[in-house]
Amino acid sequence: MPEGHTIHRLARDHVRDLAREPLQVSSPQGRAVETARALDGRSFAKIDAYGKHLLYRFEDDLTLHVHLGLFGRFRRQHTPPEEPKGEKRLRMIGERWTVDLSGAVACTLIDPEEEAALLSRLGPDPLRRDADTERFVAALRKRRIPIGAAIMDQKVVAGIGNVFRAEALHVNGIDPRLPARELGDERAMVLWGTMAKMLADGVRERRIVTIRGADDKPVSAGRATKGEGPRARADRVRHRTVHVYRREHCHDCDAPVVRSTMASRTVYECPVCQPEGSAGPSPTPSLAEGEAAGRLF
DNA sequence: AGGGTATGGTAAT
DNA sequence: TTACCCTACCCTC
Repeated sequence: MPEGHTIHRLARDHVRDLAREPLQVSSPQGRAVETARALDGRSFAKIDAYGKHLLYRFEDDLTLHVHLGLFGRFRRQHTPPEEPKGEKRLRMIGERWTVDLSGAVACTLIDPEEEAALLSRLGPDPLRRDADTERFVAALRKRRIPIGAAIMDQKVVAGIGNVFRAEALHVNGIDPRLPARELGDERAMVLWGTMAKMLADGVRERRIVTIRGADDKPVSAGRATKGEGPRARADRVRHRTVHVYRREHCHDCDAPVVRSTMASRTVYECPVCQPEGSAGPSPTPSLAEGEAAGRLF
């Protein structure tokens, strides 16, 4: 589930549902007992989201750091909650809502020093007002690694994951293997604007939707087509809101989507929309101004 | 029942 | 680059 949009959405939801009220905090599986004990009975006033990291600001200057990793997940239910099922690392019971955390990579208290170290490892987050776009452009300028690897690096831009990588590069016609430094500042600004808009849309929609007017209510899509295997059908049904990610064919031109591996993650690209060595078409002057990110949403 | 896969990241090699 | 972390889900047998 989690790329940056999921994290920022969780921050908003948890503030709405749990902030400013005493919480019963526990660790049903006993894997975060100390953390739970320290927080039990306290309340948090706000949550800061940076890239894929959540920082819950509890009373007495206690900060809870949560990182979902690949498997982490929050579930919500009405208070009083049912007995925990499956792995539940942390449970926060509020007056109206109860939230359970499972599978997270990080769920610990961090002190200011650790927080500073964490934030120093993160680049600008397009979902934050204080994001420094120039840092992103400057980071690309000096990297020879493929652009597809660069935007997955949280120090270059915080919050992008495998889906947004595929979609943001595709819509801009960029070959994932193009060296980052060869993209150029103007195209880098446009790419930033794309990522910012996709992430913001993701927060609003609560899911990744990169196709204008996309509506993934299955109509005839749920029925298997003759000669179509179950995997292909599942991909089509579940992933029709994106252009190339985990699709068999490009949404725009229907060419077969090519899969490859970069840093042990699958890269999805359309060889027609994103020709080898392509940095995309020339940016239009208005977009190249660099104000695109602020205007698009 | 068991295998494959997943929107992530770190540490070891 | 590879191993690992070790949850949930979907599929096949």
